[in-house]
Amino acid sequence: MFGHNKSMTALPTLEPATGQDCCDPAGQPALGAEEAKRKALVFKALADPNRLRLLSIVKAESSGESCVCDLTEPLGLGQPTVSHHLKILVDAGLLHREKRGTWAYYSLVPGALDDVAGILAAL
Amino acid sequence: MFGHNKSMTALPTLEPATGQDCCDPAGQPALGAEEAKRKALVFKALADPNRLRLLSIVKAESSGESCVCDLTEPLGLGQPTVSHHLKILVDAGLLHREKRGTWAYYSLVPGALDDVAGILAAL
DNA sequence: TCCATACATTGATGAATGTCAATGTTCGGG
DNA sequence: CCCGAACATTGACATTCATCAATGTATGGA
Repeated sequence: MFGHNKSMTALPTLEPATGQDCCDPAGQPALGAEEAKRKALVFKALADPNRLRLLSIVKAESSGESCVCDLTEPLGLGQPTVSHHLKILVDAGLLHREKRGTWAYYSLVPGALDDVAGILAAL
Repeated sequence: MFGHNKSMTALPTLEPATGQDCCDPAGQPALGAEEAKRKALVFKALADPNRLRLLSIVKAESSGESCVCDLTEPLGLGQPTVSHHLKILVDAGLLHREKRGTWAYYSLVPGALDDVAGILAAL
């Protein structure tokens, strides 16, 4: 089906980042390289036990949000490590960060996990 | 070094571990450590662009299955690398491998991606 | 103004991961 | 019985990652 696909050159760091980058809109001829790399970022964020637990804890909180000080103890990790994991989850679009006073409150981005499920369904 | 759990022997058999680690029966008290590690294995398998493309190609194939020789070219990877990725996807329970003659045919495990979506919904 | 709190950032280090070249294994054909 | 094709496995290497200790930053109170 695929005629030729050889020269996977180096990184074209210039990326439009607006709209799709690879697939012709006809059918779904499998993921393109750039598209796959982008979608893999979300799964990379989910591919760590402690980050899964962070999402789970934040989701289970009745207030819908948690601060870092409430997250270090249940994970048994240091505060810098928890901040690092939280940043990865925020960058992946899964968590939202809001600073109030000296505290930073993290909450689930509404629909973000559903979007990930949508990626799986549209593979 | 902290007390890190070393007894990692099981593949992602999506089965409620009989250990004491999981959930206390109160309600939704967040993921336990062992449970999170097990679920993270599936996302680790998905956390690579080339593996996402492999799943996508296999799924898009009209016959429902692909052999390795048809997968190396569209990815621009060597045959050992593709075999390595396929093994990870099989071990994660996402792909099924069937050997016929000298060829190895890979196909999506029915419902496997839906199960991953279920993990997300049940976080 | 000064200090303690809550969190982020940096630097370092050991472990895990992705890739390829080389080699091993299994199968079918002559 | 040997040879080539298809695939898996091994070993090596560079990159990425998870973690912690130390330090930086901002906020609020005394």
